[in-house]
Formats: sequence, structure tokens, C-alpha cells
Amino acid sequence: MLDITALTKEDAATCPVRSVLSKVTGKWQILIFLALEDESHRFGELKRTVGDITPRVLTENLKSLERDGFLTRTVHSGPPLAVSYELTEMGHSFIKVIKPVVFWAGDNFQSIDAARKKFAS
Amino acid sequence: MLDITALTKEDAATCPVRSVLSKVTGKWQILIFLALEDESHRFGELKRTVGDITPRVLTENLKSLERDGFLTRTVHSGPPLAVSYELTEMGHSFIKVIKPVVFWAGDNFQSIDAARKKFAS
DNA sequence: CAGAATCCGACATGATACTG
DNA sequence: CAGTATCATGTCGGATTCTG
Repeated sequence: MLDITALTKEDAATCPVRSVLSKVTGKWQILIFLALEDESHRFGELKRTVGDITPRVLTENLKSLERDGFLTRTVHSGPPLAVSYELTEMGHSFIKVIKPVVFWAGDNFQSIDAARKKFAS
Repeated sequence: MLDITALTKEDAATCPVRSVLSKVTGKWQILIFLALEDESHRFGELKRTVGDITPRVLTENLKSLERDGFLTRTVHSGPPLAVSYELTEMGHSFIKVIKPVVFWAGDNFQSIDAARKKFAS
């Protein structure tokens, strides 16, 4: 088993596992990762692709991911002003381990739903 | 690419991916999973193993994981009263896909930390 | 176009005290 | 032992408005 004690009593800034998990614990990050998997996108494109996200929240998420080295932000001087976001090598590496979780979710949602219904009864 | 539109505009109750990710978005669930990976544990054991978690929060987490079929709760009539928690087959299946993420975190934390320092400058 | 500023509400967690 | 009950708080996301 992993050394659990090494993961406890630490905040997200210092605990490796929590630091990484925090990149997908939000409501939108996983969608951002998937949107950027194959190609870079501009701010507005991301906003449309991801869905109902507000610009403030999108900016916040992108800044967090950029800050931790998962993606890069590139400004193309306008006008019109354009800013593109692209996954880094680390971002691509991360998506490789997180996608199985996404697929697992698709494969097992029925079971989870069944468990919920059973538990309710 | 995955069909992102299928993942948007849905709450955690109906979106497969978010429903599953919500099992590790909390501060404690991953620790609970790892603690139960090799053997079942009683409430008090879990509390000590996981660390500074309060009984209220531990109960809440365990109930959520039980409700969705990741673990089972077994009452052994006392006295003394004993309640043991054990991963289900689905729980074990899930830990298989989530552990690579944990390992990835250990392998890449240095890079994340470096990116943070660089970004700050 | 790509954000920033401000205000607000919801939910997860923490602290403390109590119980079958 | 294994929880439950209350109260307090902090962070994340949502809505709205404004700007280089």
C-alpha cells in the first residue's frame, strides 16, 4: 500500500497527490483538458466548447493550469486580440493517466446508478 | 476526442464523468480508498489511519461511497459495537484506474513545483 | 476579443459537544 | 465504539457589469 501518512496533514500546495487531483476536482478542468487534447484553442473557442462557463471562471481555471505547467498561454497581438491555449508536454502526459478514469466512468456509470437506486430502497 | 458536449450542462448526479470524479474531488476519499485497498477496516481504524478527519466528515464520506457502491458497511453487533468497511469489486476496479494518477502525481510533482516557481517570477 | 471587478450563494470541511 | 447535532468558515462557481 502507498504511504498514506505522507499524504495526510498537508494542504493542496504541498501534497503531491492533492496538488494533482486538484486539477480535476473542479467542475470544468477536465473539459478544458479534453478540449485541448488535440489542438490549441483560443479563449472564445474554449468558452463555446466547454459550455456554460463564465469568462471569470474560465480565466481562473486556465490561470491555475498555466501556473502549474499544464498549459501555455500565448498572446497574438491584434487587433483583433487573440490568445491561444495549448497543452504542454506535461499536460499531455497527465491526460494519458486521467483518460482511463474518464473511460472507467463511462463503463461503470450504470453500476453506480444501480447502487444508488438500491441504496435508496 | 471525447464527446465533450455530453459532459456539459449536467450535474454530478447525471453526468457519468463528474459522478465518478466527485469520488476523488474531496479531501479525504482518496485516502479512504488507499486505506481500504488491502483490507477492511473499522470506523475508528479508518479515522486513525486517515488522520485529522473529524467523525462527522468521515461518516459523510463513507456514506457517499457506500451509497454509490464503492464500499460496503457491515455492522457486527456488540458490545462492543463494531462496524467494518470494505471495498466492493467496483471499488477495487476504480482504485486500479485511480492509482496511476496517484503515481503520476508522485512522479511529476517536482515539475509542477518548478512551474509554479517559474510562473511566480 | 479576452478578459477584470464586484457581489453573491452553495457546498465541503472543521470545531465542539453529545448519545445509543 | 461509532456515530449524530450544531455552528462557523473558506473556497468555488454563478451573475452582472465594465474595459484595453
